[in-house]
Formats: sequence, structure tokens, C-alpha cells
Amino acid sequence: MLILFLQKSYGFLLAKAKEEMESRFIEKLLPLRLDARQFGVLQFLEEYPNSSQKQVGDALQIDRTTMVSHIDFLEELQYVKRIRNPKDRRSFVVTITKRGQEKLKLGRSYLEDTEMDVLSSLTGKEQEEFKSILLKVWATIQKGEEE
Amino acid sequence: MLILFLQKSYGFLLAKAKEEMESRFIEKLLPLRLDARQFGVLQFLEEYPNSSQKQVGDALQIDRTTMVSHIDFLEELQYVKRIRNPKDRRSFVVTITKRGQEKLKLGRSYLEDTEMDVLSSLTGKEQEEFKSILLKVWATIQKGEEE
DNA sequence: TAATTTTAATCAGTTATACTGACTATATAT
DNA sequence: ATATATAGTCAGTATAACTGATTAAAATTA
Repeated sequence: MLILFLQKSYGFLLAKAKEEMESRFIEKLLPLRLDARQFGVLQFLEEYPNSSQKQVGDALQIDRTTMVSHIDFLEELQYVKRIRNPKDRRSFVVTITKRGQEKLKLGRSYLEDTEMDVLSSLTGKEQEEFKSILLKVWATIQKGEEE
Repeated sequence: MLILFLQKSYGFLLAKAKEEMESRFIEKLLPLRLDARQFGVLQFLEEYPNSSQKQVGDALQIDRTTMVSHIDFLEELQYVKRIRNPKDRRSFVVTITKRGQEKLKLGRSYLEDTEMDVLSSLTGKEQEEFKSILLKVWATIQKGEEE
């Protein structure tokens, strides 16, 4: 198939790379019964332990009602626990369990495997450049969101 | 907010860049009454005129029943026309109309504007590298799909 | 201190989107 | 001539996130 306008656009190429990365990752996550979003929630909770549902949602841009379902789900799998925050009894302190940490560790290795598969055609130097470019773009996006 | 594991992952950064690109593009497309997917269909039809719904769907990975809705929608806006293919009366030849071409042209300029906005923090050289890296990744993905 | 407003989480119901599977009409293969 | 495969359609389903109302608790204000 000839090169299309679409295939010369950053937007299209980004979307394709993202889809490929995500679909491969989701497939690897399947046995852990997690999707990419839920993996993200777990990872956030490990790095920012005892966050509230609101804090997780704000950081990962997940709607409050959607957060309820995610935490319900993760709690059912015993990957996290809700504990009432004694300092603010409206909110929960959400903690990742031992089991959750184990799954998360596996998930991280799956993510790294996926990334290396999808980026296998790039040289080490290109991979570095790619990361640094993506970080620059991310910084722009972050700046835009502050306003 | 400190850098998270997530923010060091290609998958996460790709997803964020893609989301930002897409949401800004969708917003710009709003007055044309198109979303990114429908824009893609129009662009494909301009480059591969007289494709069938199946051919568009195969190229852009859109399900056959979803293609029906997209073409219904585009036809209602008079951006495309369905004409029975006399050589195979099961299928349609889908053609982009004059009006569709005008909207498409506008859409392309919006896409280029969006891309330049999102990638504004990159130098010209970095933008080139980014494109060439994304094309390499795309080639890998394509190869994987052939099998 | 009492009354008011704001906030975190929840829940029922809605919306958007794409999908499954059955069906029609036509074409291809046996 | 019969059987099988294909393009497109449609009704109904699944999924996922969202809207708006509600509860309980906290913060603000009077």
C-alpha cells in the first residue's frame, strides 16, 4: 500500500504506535486480569501510597465515578484496599496490597518487554532520542494543562 | 508532581502525546462536523477514489458495520456518495464529493496546525527525527500485520 | 456556635461507540 | 446446478465512561 497523507502525519503515526503498544500490553496483562488503565492506577498507588480516589483520578485523568469502578474492581481482586482516612472521613486511603505489588511488578516487566518489541527496529540511540522527544512533548502538554 | 515510572515509559508518553494531538484535532474539526476517524475515511477516499466500504475498512481497520454508520453519516452531510459498483453489485463505489474535498482540505490544514502546536517545543531537527522514528515503528507494525 | 457551602465518594440512569450474529443480494467455486 | 463466500445492512448487545442526584463529612461564614 502506497504512502498516504495519513501515513505522513504525526497524529496518525502516533495513534498507530500507541494502539500497537497498548494492544500488545493489554494482551500480556490479560492473565493478571488488569487493563492498561488499572495497571496505571496500581503503579500510581505504589509511588504515591495512601492516595485518595480523587488524587489518583486527578493525576491520571480518570473521572470520579470511573475511579469508583476501578477501585471496586481492584479491591475485588485484592490488589488494593480501601481504608477510611481518619483525618478526613469523606475520603479513603487506597493502599496497594502485597498481592497487588506482585502483579504490578509483573506488569512492569510486561510493559518493558512490550516496549522493546515495538521499538525493536530502532537503534539504541534512536530509542534514546525518541524518549527525549516524547518527554519534551509531554512537558509542553503539562504546561498547557496548568493554565 | 515528581516523575513516575509511568512517565518514563514509552507507552504512557505515546498515549499522552496521541491523546493531546487527537483531542486538539477533534476540537478543530468540530465545525466540519467530522471526527478524526471520519476525516481519515475522507482522506483515504481522496487518495484511493472509488474504494468499496470493505477496502476502506480494511485499510483503516474499521469494522464493516461501523463503516456503514460512517458512510451513512458522511453521505448525509453530502461529503461522499454511494454508487453501486456495476462490476460487482454487492459492493458500492464510494466517492468523495466536491463538498467533501473542500472539508477535507480544511481538515488537513487543521491537522498540520495541530501537529505544529503540539510539537512546538521541538527543534526542526527533532521534528524530523521524530517523524523518521515513527515511520520506522510504523514499518515494524505493518510487517507484523502481514503475517 | 449554627447555618451554609464545598468536597469525596457512591449510585442509578444515560450516552456514545463499536461489536455480534442473522439476513439479503450477488458473485465465485465445485 | 448447487454450494460456498463476500459486501453490505440491521437489530440487538456489550462496554465504558459520563451526568446528575445523593450522602456524609469537612470547611467556611455569619
